[in-house]
Amino acid sequence: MPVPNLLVAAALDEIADRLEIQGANPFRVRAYRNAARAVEPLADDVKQLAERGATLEGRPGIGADLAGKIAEIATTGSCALLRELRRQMPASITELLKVPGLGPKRAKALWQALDLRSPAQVLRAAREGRIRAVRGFGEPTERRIENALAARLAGERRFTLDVASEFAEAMVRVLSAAPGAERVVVAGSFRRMRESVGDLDILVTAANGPAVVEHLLRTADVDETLAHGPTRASVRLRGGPQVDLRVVPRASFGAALVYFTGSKAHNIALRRLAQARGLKINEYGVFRGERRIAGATEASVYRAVGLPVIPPELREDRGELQAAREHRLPALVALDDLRGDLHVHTDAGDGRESLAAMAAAARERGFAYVAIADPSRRPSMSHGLDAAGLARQAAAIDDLNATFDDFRVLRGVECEILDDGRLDLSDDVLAGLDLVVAAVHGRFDLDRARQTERLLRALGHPAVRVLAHPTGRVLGERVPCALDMLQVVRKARDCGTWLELDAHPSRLDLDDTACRMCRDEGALVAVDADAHGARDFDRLRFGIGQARRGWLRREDVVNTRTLAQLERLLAAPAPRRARRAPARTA
DNA sequence: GCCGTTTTCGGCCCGACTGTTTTCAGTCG
Repeated sequence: MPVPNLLVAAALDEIADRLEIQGANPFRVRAYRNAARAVEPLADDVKQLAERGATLEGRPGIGADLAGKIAEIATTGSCALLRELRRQMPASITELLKVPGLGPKRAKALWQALDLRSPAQVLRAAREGRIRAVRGFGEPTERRIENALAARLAGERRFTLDVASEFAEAMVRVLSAAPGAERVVVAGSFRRMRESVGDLDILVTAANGPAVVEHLLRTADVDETLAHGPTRASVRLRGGPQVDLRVVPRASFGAALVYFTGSKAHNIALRRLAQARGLKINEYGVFRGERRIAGATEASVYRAVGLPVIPPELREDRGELQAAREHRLPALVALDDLRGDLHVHTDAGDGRESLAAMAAAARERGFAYVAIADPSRRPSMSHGLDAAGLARQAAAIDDLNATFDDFRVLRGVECEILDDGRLDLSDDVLAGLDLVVAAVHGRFDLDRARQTERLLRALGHPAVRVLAHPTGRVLGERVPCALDMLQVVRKARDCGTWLELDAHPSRLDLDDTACRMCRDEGALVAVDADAHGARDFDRLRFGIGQARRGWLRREDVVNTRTLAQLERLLAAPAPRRARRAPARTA
């Protein structure tokens, strides 16, 4: 995603925050938020569009006014309205909105009554007992704000999908044992397979809601109860995420699952669609007047508004409702579609297990091939392979392949891309391999132009087939490098090089937006485990989750090909390795 | 601020929980 688009979206969100504090028409506020969400995922750089004189006017939710403001922000970094709003209220006041329990009204009250302008100031005031004196606040509220802030300033936690799934599975076990619990499903962003989750939303069907809520509150893993009522509860798990529980009767399961899976934006769009048909959707069902006409299953809810079920990974209000209406929802790639993995490590490099063990693990999974891609020997990589090491490994692979008739190990390498885009192995060494994976492991700090140039050059190398984890991001640790992803994707397509979606739950790189861009531009994606041990293949489900969020179909993912198809692709001249025709989804 | 198979004006998704209030606003998901 081009960085300027993110900056424009941030400015629009800031306008919305400040208008909200000001007490502006809530629908006007929403218009700015919707515009921010519309700008974020655009493949095209809004700044470049503006400089070409192109406008976003006419896109959903963007009229003449917003299109003009977006262009102004994209080219100048700000706009007159934002400058005026900043003049009217403190710079850091929008920070207060991030404090749980503080919305626009209370943030404004604290600012005007006590001149509090930052979370740190609010925390100090709460500890001094000054907040309870403000009209609209009381001692319990003050305590809640203090606790929330103390936790937040200590470091806000999001959880990668592997960690989240451990907590999720534990909670499903706990809640399944609750009295009267029938179905227990993890919904929310976890079900949508977002790259990280901040909390777990769990739906339970049961006739007796309070009994299930009580059961959760008594669970040993619960560290703190944030809220609870007869049908819902919010708790924080010891060392883990917040859990939001919702209990509904069996007949409402489908409607509740839609509601609780979200996203919020998807739900709003869906309810608006229902409204246009004279229907009302809530978590209990679909209603025409007083009469309930659907809600037991998700399918019944979508059917009521004339749509097929939309896969959870697509429910982000990024065009899925329109696609569903026009019967062009993609048939999304599934875990079972994978036929191999193109990025596997062994103990000859930095892996933990032998070549034979990794091949056996892949075969057990039903794979037809793996490509071994241990790192090349760069200065920082003590376990890397040089030309001699690769030759020894190639011989071992040949011997192993001789024992298979239904499986093949490809001779590969994870070759380092140097600062200037050259590779750190010679062309003749690379030419002797079946498949070269190229990757960056350092100098993530290059500016956007140089980083892009570096990757474009590597992509253009005739031996390179896969660009591994293209942005180098590590969730919660390292931001993605500055990159013109659109250029990278187009270059990959033109060279017949495949872009990797590394399924490591801390990487998930490419992300969903980049996957969507690959599909739209006609570049192929390789979903790889980057396995360093046999069990690491389990993480492919997270990679497939991202791929599905990026609207990828089986044909968009190269390692869904059979061994014979893959071998043909590897042997083909560059343009043939690309997908035939780009598929525009937007 | 956007938008139109009810509308160019008057709508804009919906409900649970909390706390402060004295009948409901604010916040959240």
